[in-house]
Amino acid sequence: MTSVLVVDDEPQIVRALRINLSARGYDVMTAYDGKSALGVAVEGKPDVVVLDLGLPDIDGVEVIAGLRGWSTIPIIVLSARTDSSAKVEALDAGADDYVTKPFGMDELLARLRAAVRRGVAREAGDPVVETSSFVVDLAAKKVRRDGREVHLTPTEWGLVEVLARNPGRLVSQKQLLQEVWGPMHVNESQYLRVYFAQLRRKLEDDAAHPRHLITEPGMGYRLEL
Amino acid sequence: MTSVLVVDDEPQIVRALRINLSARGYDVMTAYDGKSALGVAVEGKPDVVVLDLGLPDIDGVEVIAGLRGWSTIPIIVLSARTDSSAKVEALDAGADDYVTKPFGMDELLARLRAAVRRGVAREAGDPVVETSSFVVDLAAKKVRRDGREVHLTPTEWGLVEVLARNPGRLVSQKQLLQEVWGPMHVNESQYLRVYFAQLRRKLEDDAAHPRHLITEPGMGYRLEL
DNA sequence: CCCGGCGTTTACGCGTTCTTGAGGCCGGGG
DNA sequence: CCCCGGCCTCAAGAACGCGTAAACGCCGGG
Repeated sequence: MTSVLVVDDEPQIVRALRINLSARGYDVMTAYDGKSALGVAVEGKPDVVVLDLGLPDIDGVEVIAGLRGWSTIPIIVLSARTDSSAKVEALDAGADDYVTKPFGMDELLARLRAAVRRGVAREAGDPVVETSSFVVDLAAKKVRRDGREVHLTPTEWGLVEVLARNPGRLVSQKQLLQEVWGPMHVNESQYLRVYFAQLRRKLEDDAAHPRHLITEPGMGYRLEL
Repeated sequence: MTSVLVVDDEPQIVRALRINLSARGYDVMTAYDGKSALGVAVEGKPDVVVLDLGLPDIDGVEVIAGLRGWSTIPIIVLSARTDSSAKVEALDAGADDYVTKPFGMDELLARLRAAVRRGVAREAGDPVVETSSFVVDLAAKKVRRDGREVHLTPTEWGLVEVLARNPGRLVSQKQLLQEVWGPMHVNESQYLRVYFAQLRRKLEDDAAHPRHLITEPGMGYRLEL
């Protein structure tokens, strides 16, 4: 069954969508603000997200960015703003479609079908990267090795996540430091050595001769599959 | 370059789109009716199609069906009809987006970017430069020879990268030194000799008679494909 | 309050890479 | 013919970057 995550702070909108979508055989999840939306998305892995931009806590564009960090789930934006700058902003942030309120239910459903169709055409599979030694589940933020879950600290996970989003590709030290520690620490390459040593102990079969967490001296690191 | 097929029977719309798209670096193809649109699409394999529904010969929905018969190219529909039944029909026929005329150019361009983004995400291949002896993967920063990966030092990679970004073209010594060693060393042409010798040992079949890393005496070097 | 997990920081040994200089080769011009 | 500039090769010391271990301070939970 196709699952839809509806994110809106107006209860009547959520209710209307829930009724219509359920009636058509969709599995409906809901959230009323950006934070919980991101949480629900991670938990429930919806096939498509309907997102209102006017949320109480986070800016809608942030929510889009948060989702796009780990998934390519189609996102249909709902908004009362009709000006093109809002549309451009949302679409360029990674949204797939933009519908202005008030909207026709028929049209929204058609756009939903179009989005889902594309989504399955892309032929999903969860965002999972696997090597011969361990498996990285980007959505669940978990790493498994021999079926057993390996506990990673937040910093360790940050590194693995960046690498797993660029499987096989070289990631520069600067990029790793920037994305994990922030722009203030792009020169603390020592952090990388310390943390890669830890990660290798946790994830590699032979930490002294890593096969997947590869150092490219002077350039960066690479997750070899 | 991204290519766009614009299909519309109103010349002024086609002209306006051609101007705007060309200015933004798109490669623009055009057609004024459904039949030729299908022909051009088969010939030119555009990355995205902008399709007006009110064509003189075939119904727009037929055109969508004709395209969907053999491809999943993103289709953005343009139409003066604002009623939801038209939108539903087009979207269910396989269109990816539906924009009503008159439309804002900014918005159309944003929707175009969104459509193209999805399209390329589906296929995605790294930019690769290959010679008969070795393959340079710019994104992954890898060089392979006979399928086996060749390890390059940062300086060696810097040289290969500059050359690979200018395949077949002559790159002056000054430019190489500038990009790899920085503006302070533009006269150290000895560096180039040392490093090209190393690169030839690593990449050429016969380092003494290079076929790809070519010296142009007094001028610079060239990556011969 | 104590303890453990986590992030940060310092120190040191080691292998690799960069730089530098010397010498030989080759072709064009005097 | 010889000279000379540009190029290739080789080798050795210096400089650099990496891995590892260990210690410190912070914080939250038991």
